Amino acid sequence: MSRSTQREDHLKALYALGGSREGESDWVSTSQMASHLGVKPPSVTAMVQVLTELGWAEHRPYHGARLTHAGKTLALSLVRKHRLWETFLVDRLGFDWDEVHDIAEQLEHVDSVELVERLDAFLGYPTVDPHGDPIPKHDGTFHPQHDAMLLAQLEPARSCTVTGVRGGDDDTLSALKKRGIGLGSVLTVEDISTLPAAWLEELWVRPVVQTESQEHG
Amino acid sequence: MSRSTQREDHLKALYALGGSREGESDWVSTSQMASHLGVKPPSVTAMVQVLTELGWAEHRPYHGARLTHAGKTLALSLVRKHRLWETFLVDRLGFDWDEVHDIAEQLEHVDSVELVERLDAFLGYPTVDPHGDPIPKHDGTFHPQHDAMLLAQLEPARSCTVTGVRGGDDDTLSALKKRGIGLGSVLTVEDISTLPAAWLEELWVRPVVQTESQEHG
DNA sequence: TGAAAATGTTAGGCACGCCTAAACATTGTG
DNA sequence: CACAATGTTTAGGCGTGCCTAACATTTTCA
Repeated sequence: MSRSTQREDHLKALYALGGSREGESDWVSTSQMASHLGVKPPSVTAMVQVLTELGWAEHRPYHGARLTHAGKTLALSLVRKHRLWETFLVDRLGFDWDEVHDIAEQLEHVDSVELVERLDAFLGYPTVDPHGDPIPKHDGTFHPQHDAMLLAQLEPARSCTVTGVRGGDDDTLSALKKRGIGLGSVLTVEDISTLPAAWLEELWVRPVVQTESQEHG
Repeated sequence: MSRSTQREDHLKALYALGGSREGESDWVSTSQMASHLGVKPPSVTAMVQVLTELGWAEHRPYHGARLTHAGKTLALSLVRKHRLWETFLVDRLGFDWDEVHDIAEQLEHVDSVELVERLDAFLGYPTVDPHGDPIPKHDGTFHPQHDAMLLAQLEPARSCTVTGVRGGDDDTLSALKKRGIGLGSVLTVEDISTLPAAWLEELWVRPVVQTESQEHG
């Protein structure tokens, strides 16, 4: 990997584990990052110190690390690349949504600003990736996501449409695929009652508007 | 870069400098490879020894290295990836042909057989890349290139169509672009007489068939 | 509150790929 | 046929990113 690939991966971990909210990022422990990245804690400590020197993170020993504003901006551009590539792989190359994460992981480290912008245009400036996650724009802002709601928060006895998957790990995704559940799938009340409980906290949904007329229109 | 990116680069250098012909590859000196790759000869010696252990090259100390059959097959798959990505960048993303080499260089190291095959299908199974170079097929064979002829070999007072560029380095390509010369450009006898002499050995061409009727049809 | 448990950091070592300098082969020439 | 010129390999060192083991801090709970 290029010299900076590891830095980028640590930056992304920092973002994924503590930086999703608006404003300041949360403190993330090195062992959390380590298990997320598949390395040991001392390796993370070392890399976090590098990120700190670069001005991308701050580190409070024994307490954790968090992104600076600059770091967050950089992390967002990585997320943007990742999600654009995933969109390309699924929409244009016909991959299933549980096959693309590892490939996008590699593609996102390709270094060319021009490439990302052209890819974005080629894909028609998509606002969400194949998992329903929003794609940050060039300036780091998101297209606002309306009615984001977890299945667990849905009022009982209500059907819904799947709009996204939270964790997005390949195991969950391929399990979903096996049951025929994808983006846009409609889940009836019965469907929902048969789902593994763990998925209630994994699926983003939008309630189906129930009007009699719709059944005939 | 991933652990194997350097190996792949050395393999490609070995192919580029000595392995283009049918059958056995030529012996290539380590210093040739070093200057091609932008590293020093001792680094190449070390890597060549690794390639030898992997069964991809053979090394005769003080004489040079050459690809084994297995090495050549691998090198061809790298060339295939490189040229497919270049085709994607130019044909789909609208890059100019002198901008794509460095990006393709990075993309070609992405590790996924499925990705290459799907990309190939997506592009419509192209047989030549944007520089006119043939794209090896999955099995390592080339689509036969008919009427490959350098401009220098063209009979005098004959117009021709540009079908490819030999070296393909970005400097030459952008100089060609500046003069409005690209794949499919028609060069008249006058055009040819004004070209830098160096280009006579750089441009692949096909003679234009001269019939009176064509001017009116 | 104050030890034990859990968690985080520092120390020291390894693999890889690169470098420079020095030793070594090969080739060409007197 | 020896020796200089050229090219190649070996020796030894550096930076990066990873590891394990030892040490430091924080947290837990008796």
